[in-house]
Amino acid sequence: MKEDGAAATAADVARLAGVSKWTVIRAFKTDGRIAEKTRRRVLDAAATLNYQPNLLARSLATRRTHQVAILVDDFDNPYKLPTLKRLTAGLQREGLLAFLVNINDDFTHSVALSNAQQRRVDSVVFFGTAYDPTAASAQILRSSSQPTFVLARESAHDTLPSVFTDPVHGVTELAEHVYERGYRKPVFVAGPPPAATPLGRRRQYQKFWKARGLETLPEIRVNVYDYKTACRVIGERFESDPQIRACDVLLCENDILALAALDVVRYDLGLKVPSDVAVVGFDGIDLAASGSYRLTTYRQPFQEMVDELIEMITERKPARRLVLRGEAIIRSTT
Amino acid sequence: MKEDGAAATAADVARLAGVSKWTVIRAFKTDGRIAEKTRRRVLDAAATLNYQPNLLARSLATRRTHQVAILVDDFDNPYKLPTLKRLTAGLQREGLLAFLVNINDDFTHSVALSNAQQRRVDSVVFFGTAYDPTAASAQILRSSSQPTFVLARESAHDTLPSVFTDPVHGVTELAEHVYERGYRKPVFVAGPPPAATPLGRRRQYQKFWKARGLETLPEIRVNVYDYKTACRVIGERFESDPQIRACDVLLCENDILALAALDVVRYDLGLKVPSDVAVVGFDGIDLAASGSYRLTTYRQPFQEMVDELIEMITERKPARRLVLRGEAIIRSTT
DNA sequence: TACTAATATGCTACCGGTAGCAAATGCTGT
DNA sequence: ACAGCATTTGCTACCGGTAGCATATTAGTA
Repeated sequence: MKEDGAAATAADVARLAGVSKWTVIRAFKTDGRIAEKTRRRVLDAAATLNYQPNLLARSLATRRTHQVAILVDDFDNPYKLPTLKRLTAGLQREGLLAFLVNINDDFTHSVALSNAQQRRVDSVVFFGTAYDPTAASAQILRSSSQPTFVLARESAHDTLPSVFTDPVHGVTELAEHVYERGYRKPVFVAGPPPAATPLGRRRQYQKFWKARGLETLPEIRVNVYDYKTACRVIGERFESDPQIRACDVLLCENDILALAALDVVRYDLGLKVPSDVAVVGFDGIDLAASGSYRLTTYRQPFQEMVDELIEMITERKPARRLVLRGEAIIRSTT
Repeated sequence: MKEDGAAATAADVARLAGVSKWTVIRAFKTDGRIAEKTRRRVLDAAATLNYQPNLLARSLATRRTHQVAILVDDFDNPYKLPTLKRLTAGLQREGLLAFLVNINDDFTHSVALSNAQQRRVDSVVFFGTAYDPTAASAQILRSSSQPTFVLARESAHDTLPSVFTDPVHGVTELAEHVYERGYRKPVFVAGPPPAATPLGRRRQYQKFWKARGLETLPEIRVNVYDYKTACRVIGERFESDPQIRACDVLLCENDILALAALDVVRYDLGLKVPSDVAVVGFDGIDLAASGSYRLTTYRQPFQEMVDELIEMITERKPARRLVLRGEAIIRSTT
C-alpha cells in the first residue's frame, strides 16, 4: 500500500488481496471468468486502496482511447452550445469522451489534427469549421489513421463523411416565401468567407435571384459570426452604400447575423420590419423565436444531425455523406 | 516500414534511419544532446514514415497527460460558449487539451470525476456546475489526486480553489440602482435550486430588501436556465399569482432569465418596460446589449476569470479562492 | 478413489514511450 | 600514438495495463 500520492495499481491491489495482478484485472471485467469469492476480496482491496484502472495503459495496449476530438473554429454562433450538449451527452452514453479543440491562428487545423493523432483519439469531428481541404492539412488528413467526420457543413472531399442540412431545400423555401410576399430588392448578409467551397446558402440565393432576373445579388460581408461586429458592419454598409439602403429584404446567412441586422434596421435606422425591410435568417436558434425578434428562419435539425453522426462514429451505421432537411419557420419579420 | 495501418513507432523510424529508438526520441526533443547530422537523418526517416509520437505512452511514463477535464452541467446559458472559447484557447496555448464533460443524470459528477481520474487528467474544472459537496462525490473529490478548481461559482469547500464574481458587490450595485429609481415591489426570478450552498445572488437580494422592510422577497422559480421554459413559467406565474402581477421590478438571477422575462412582460402581457415593470439581469451576455433588449445587468468578468484560472492550473499562481468584481451596466430596462 | 472436464489463476510477451546510467566514439593536446 | 575529456549513442528497467496460453484448482462422474 503506497501512500506517496501515486495512484494505486492493479499490482498494489493484488498484493493486498493476495492474488496476482491479472486476477485483479479480471475482477474488473464484466465477463471475467473469476470465482465470486475472489472477486469480492479483490473489490474490497481495490476500494480500500481507492484503485482506479489506468486508462492510458489500457489504451496503449488496446489501441482504443474512447476519445473523440471535436474541432470548432467559431464559438460565436449560439447554436453550437446546445449542439455540443447533445453531442457530448450522446458520445458519453457510448463511453466516448470529447476533446473540445479550439481552432484558431495559434492552433490551426494542421496542429489540431496532428495533436489528435498523437493522442490517438478514436475519431475526429470537424464541427462546422472552415476547413480548407486544399491546405497542407489535407495531407495530414489523408495520412490520418483515425476516422474523420464533418458536422453541420458540407464536406469538400467525397471521401470525407459529413452530416449537414440541405442548403438547396432551405434556401429555396425561404427565397420562394420572400418572393411570394413581393420582395424584389434582396441583399445577402454573409459571414466569413468560406475557405474552399463557396458556401451553399450564398450560391443558392444567387441562383434563385438570377433565375428571376437579378444578375448579381448585392452583399454585406461580415468577417466574423459575431453579433457586435455584425451590427457595426451592417450599420456602416447602410450608411455608405445607397444600393444597400434601397433593399427591401435582408437574406442572412444565419440567425445571429439576422438578429444583428434586425436590431440595426429597427433601432439604429428606425425602419419598420417587415414593411420597410424584411429579414430572414437561417439555423433556427432559440432566440429567433423570442418575442423580441420573431424571426423568419429555417430550422436546421441539429439534434438529428448529431444523432446520425454518433451512429456513424460508433459504426452502427456506415460513414457517408448524409444530407438532412429542416423546415422553414415563417414568423413576423417577413 | 509497416504498411498495415498501424502508426509508425520510434522503433520503425530507428530501423529506417539505422539508429536505436532512443536516438529517434532524442531527435524529437528540443534539448536532446544529439549530433545534428543524425537528427536530420532521423527527422527525414520520421517524415517518410509519417511518424507521430504516441502521447499515451509518453503520458504513461511521465505521469502527465496535458489534459484537463471541464465539467459542465448547464449548456443553456449562452455565456458558456465565449467562456469555453477563451478557456480552450488559453489551455491550448499552455499545451493543454480540454475534455468537455457533460454532467447530467446519466453521467453524474461522481462518474465524471472517476472517469477523469482513470484518464489521469492533470486537472479538473467545475465550470459553473451545481456541484453538491455533501454527496458521495465529495468523497471521490477528496481522494482525487488531481488538482480541482471551480470556475464561475463559489466553491463550497474552503480547500477547493475557485474563481468567481463577488455576488455581494453585483447585487448591491443593481439593487441600489433599482431602489434609487423608486422601485419598491420586487420579485426575484430564480433558476434551478442550488445543490448545496444557497446561491449568493438570491441571498443578497433577500438581505437587501429585508433591510428595507420587505420580510420575504417573492420569487418565481424556473427549474432550468432555458429561455423557452423560463418564458412559460414566468407567464404562468403572472397569470395565476396576483402578488407577482403587482410587482414593479423583476430581479433575475441571470441574463437569460431576464431576456425571457422581458419578452413575456412586453409581448405576452403587453406591459411597458421600464414604466410598468423594470427588469434586471446578471452576467452581461452579448445579447443583453442588443437593440431589442437593452437590458440593465451586471457584467461578470468572464475573460479575466478564465485567465486567472489558467494561471492557477499552470501553477504560475497559487491555487486559491479568488473573488473578482464586475460592473453594473445600466440600460433601458430600469 | 481415480480420472476427466470445467473453472480459476498465473504467466510471458507486448503496447510505445521515459529516465538515467553505461559504453562508444570523436576531438584535443602533448 | 595515446591519455583525457566531452559528446554521442545504446542500454536496462520501468510506466500499468492487455492478450492469450499454461498451469493449478475444483467439481463431477464412473
